[in-house]
Amino acid sequence: MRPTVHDIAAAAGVSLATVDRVLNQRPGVRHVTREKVETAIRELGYVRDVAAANLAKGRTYPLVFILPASDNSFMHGLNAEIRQAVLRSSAERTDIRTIEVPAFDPAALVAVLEGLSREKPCGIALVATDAPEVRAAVDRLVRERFPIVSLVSDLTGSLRHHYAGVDNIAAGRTAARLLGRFLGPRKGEIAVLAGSMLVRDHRERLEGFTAVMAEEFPDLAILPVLEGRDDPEVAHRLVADALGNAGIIGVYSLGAGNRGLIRALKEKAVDRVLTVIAHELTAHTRAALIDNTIDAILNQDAGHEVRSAIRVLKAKADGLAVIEAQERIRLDIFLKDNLP
Amino acid sequence: MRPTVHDIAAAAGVSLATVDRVLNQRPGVRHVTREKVETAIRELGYVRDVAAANLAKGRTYPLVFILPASDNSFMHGLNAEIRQAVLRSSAERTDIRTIEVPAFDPAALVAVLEGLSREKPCGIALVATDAPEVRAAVDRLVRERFPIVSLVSDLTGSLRHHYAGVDNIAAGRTAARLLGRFLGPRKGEIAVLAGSMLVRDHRERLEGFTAVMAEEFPDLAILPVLEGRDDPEVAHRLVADALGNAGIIGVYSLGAGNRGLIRALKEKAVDRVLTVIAHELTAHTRAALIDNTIDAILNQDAGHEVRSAIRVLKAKADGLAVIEAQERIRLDIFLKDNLP
DNA sequence: GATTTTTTGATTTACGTACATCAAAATTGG
DNA sequence: CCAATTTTGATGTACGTAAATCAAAAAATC
Repeated sequence: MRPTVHDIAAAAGVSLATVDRVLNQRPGVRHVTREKVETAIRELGYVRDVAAANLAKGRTYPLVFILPASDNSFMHGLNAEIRQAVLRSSAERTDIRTIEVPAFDPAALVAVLEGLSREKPCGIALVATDAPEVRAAVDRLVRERFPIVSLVSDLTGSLRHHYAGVDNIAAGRTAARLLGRFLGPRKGEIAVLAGSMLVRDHRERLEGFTAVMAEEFPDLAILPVLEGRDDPEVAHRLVADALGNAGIIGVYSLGAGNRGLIRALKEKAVDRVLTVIAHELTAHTRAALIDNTIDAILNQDAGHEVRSAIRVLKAKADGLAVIEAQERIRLDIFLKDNLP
Repeated sequence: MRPTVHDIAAAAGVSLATVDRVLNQRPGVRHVTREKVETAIRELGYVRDVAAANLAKGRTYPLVFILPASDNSFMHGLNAEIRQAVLRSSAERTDIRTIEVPAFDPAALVAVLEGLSREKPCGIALVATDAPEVRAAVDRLVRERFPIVSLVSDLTGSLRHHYAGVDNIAAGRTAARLLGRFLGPRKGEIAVLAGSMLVRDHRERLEGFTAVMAEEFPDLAILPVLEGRDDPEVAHRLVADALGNAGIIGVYSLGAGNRGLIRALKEKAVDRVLTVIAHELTAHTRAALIDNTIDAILNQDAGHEVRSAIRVLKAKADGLAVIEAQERIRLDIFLKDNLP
């Protein structure tokens, strides 16, 4: 049986009230007494029963999710997963609020973050726009002891406690190797479609992609990046234009807005043998994978990211450890054979 | 605020004791009264606070894991993950016991299963050997209301509540497509190394593999399956022998015992361009992936499988729903770029 | 040594549920 | 209609922790 507060009280030779004062860092305990209690806690290996404590406190976990107001399938999916989490709120004692901020707008994000220090949520998850002022705002909140996790796109160099998202450099590298291996001995040019080079996840994917291409597939030349702003219409126009180049034998779409890419491919490349790798499994990319318009899809599971972010924030709020392996968000690789 | 037992008592116009009798299916409640209470429960949307209930009951979840006594890295890994789970027992209120049974031995497995109905665990996870008598034993336990999940290898057609493992047909199909695409236009023969055709997961992988090969890569011929019994020594001998055949351009290792495969490849195929796909990420396969002996690894995350099995068994024991998407075990595809 | 201040103990209530007991009410059987 | 039985209510204790109150003891101050 695991030890209870009574056991530590007995072991430390103090009363229950004193143990409580130590555990909940209430004042009025002499230093030596506090030490005695802490020793007993360590020696008995006491860990507070979080369920019982939450019951007694009537505790809930007010969490805030900050998302960019982007109109693409991935963000819609992420939103849907958060709504699912809201449905589980009562069982999980969470109280989740989402805030939408304009995409690619550091100032707006900072403004929202500033506002949060008054509201006192017990945890914050944000899809970070990568900018110094955002980093500074996040660091400030961390210093005010708010648990913070970055979601989908990381904020390297900041003090955020955790990143719930995939390793985007690895994703880009993986895309490059898949494309290179699928193309085999063929020589030619590769078109790259991104959302924006202003967001870290896209930059990192490109970085990984170009690195492996340069190291291992010198016969494949990467064309200048097309920035589709994660918008299907823009993507369509850019890709349709680019496909005028007959030397293109492969495409890597590392952002969102794949509806436009797929349409362009179906219009302009029916007669050509193109190898295409795209990110994010959506209804559109799934259909394209099945009909062979796309050869592989790299995906991050938004549901896992949301659930992981919640678990981590709750654990941090309680000062508990997380199961690292469980919280690692994996890069999913889908061929038409292993679709869920 | 979510409703409590007091709220249903008030709403149904009965006492707390009666609500309790209904909730815990104790006798001594007239049919009409029971209906009143159940209506109130439904209308208020009451759900029992599992944390509080467990606290009151002092409940623990005695779980049994039944594993084959196989000496390969995957099973060692699975065991290690179960030990990790045991370390978390006190926090998760579980009480986990593992039982090892001889591998590929339906009778031994059945004997253990029979013994369990006396022991009354609140959940059973087993790596199933695929045989009618095992199915029958499992079905009997399910009828006795034991929650049961199959682990790693499924028991199709049985009444088990859940399967915590990958879709092995999809895994085989994926391996075939990867191999086919990596080989490109080359023609030649493919060696397949399996553990045993007596276990369902291996049969299914082979089935998926041959299906896609036949449909889509007619230039690649599959050689007769080598059965290595998941034993590195046997695998080494079989593969070394097979590589005498100069027509082999690809290898698919769908079972365990990859140490032997890798050794054979390093000895016999240094001068050849072989494309190799193997299952299960272990220290050995990881090293082989990095040094280009293996081209891709298909993996199931043993940690996820164990944690998922535990979550599902607990949920079933409490009669609660599981988050389906969370419990789906995904097929991991590792290239050297996205290793964890 | 008396007084103030700080520290500690003892005790109670609460959280939401489980479970047991005993008495009271309602229903059933004869 | 009375007795036997079943059903229901009222109440208390427990689980492990939080949080509050008030009294008692110890330490610090003068």
